[in-house]
Amino acid sequence: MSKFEQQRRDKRRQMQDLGVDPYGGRYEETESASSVRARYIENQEGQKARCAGRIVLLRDIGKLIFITLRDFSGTIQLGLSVKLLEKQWDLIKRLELGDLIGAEGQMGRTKTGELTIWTEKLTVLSKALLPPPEKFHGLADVDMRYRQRYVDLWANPEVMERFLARSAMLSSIRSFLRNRDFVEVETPMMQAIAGGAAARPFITHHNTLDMDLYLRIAPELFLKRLLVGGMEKVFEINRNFRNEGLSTRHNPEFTMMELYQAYADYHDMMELTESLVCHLIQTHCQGTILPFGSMQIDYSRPWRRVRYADLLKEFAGCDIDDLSAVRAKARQLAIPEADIDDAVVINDVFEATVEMNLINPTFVMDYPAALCPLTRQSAADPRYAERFELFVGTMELANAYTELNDPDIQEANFRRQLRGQKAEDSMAKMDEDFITALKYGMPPAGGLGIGIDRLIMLLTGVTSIRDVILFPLLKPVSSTSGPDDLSKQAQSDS
RNA sequence: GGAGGCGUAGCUCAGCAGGUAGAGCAACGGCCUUUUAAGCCGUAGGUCCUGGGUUCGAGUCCCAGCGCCUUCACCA
Repeated sequence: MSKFEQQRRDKRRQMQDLGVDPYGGRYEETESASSVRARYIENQEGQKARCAGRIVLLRDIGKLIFITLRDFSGTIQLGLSVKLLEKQWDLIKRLELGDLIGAEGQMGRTKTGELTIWTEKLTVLSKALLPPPEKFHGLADVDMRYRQRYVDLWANPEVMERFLARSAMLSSIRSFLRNRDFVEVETPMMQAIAGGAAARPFITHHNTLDMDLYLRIAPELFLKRLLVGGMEKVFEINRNFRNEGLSTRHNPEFTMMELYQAYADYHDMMELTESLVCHLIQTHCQGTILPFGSMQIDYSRPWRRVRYADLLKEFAGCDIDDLSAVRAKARQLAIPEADIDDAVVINDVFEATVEMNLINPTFVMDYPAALCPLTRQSAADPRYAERFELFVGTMELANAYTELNDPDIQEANFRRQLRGQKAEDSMAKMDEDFITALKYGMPPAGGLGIGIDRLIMLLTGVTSIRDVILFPLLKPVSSTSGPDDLSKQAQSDS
């Protein structure tokens, strides 16, 4: 135990010796700091206030102590004087940074104009045994900020603000969709077949059934079953899990919003996406040009809509139908192309040349059909699929299709994708029951997926996904506290 | 997995041509009834990430490992 903790434990002992419970109890009828500030009427005597929060600054001037109290809403200053608190003074002298307290008294201003609660009664609500981070710089160590987010949140107010913004944005997404008559549902996260996307899944095990299960990589196939079942507008906002590398744009578990709208197509999904994101910006952001890293992203409508093939022409300089030109470009970029499928080579070239240039919101339309096993082919030109991806700030933010609802084509696509691939790496999984569902008839539909974490990054202007996920995945500091040891413990217990 | 960077007091950070380990905040003792990162005087505080090596001597140089960051690879 650190000497700091020991000192604080001593202080707690001293509080208890004074007959004070260092962990308080119910402390209701309080008011938020911001509310106190808002309702204060200048120069009017007799206004009372009662607040609770954490001591984030403490200035002891002898017989007078100023405390800056932080609660969920902001901060408020307490003035503690011997004159008003003589009976509690021994206790008050033992207050420290980080302690949670409640205070009530008359409101007033100090000489310097700071609104202050001249405290008449003080209640200790929780004694902090560990010292807070440095008061001016806050908690700066990136590793500790993620590992001890509970400290980061109150030591760095902008972190709290960002996560509150995330929460508010999520609420807005839900109300936006509810206003368009979408129904929110929850589908399985533990699946026997991890389908609906191309990604390596996490594997887990059910003991009683003695079967392996996958954590889902996408909810797509279940949401489409709901279309078969008669839900015409459904959405789900929940976690997907992908067993892949970590980066500033990838966390192994991430939040995806997927929605499906019967009788619609990918053009409707474009309209919906643009409306939704612009609604969020209007509601939660300042202006329509938002900073993202070194970029300034202009969200003014309408957003650019451009065909995949046209972008390939624009940035790679080759015609999508001129495969020898595309392959030459690939070689020039040191992208492997020998014995690799045409569509894959085209897409590798696309990713290497186009995506980095897509800063302002851009709908990339009409992907090569071979890349899109779950998408309906274009009636006009079956080499292309009615699919778009939305890029913003060079990131893929959304992905949408006109959904494929022909069970025979769907089954053929699955089989083609499965051929020659390891099961866990395949682009598509054979899900017999999903095919069965389609045979009962799925309405034509538009489907859309939006990466919520990335959306929040863009709207809050942070370039690392870890800054919009409360508890991002990190390696454990000590190997003695991982799940391995817990399971060993459990085994030795039984 | 590759490359680069970082890891020093509770926190934020200095320290490098290898030569007794530093500051601010926090803490501890003292003074102070209007402070705003309060101020003043004093005190204490270290596995310099871990383990090896080179050296008379390593926070500093070398090797290995651990963790984090960035980037590349992987990745609809």
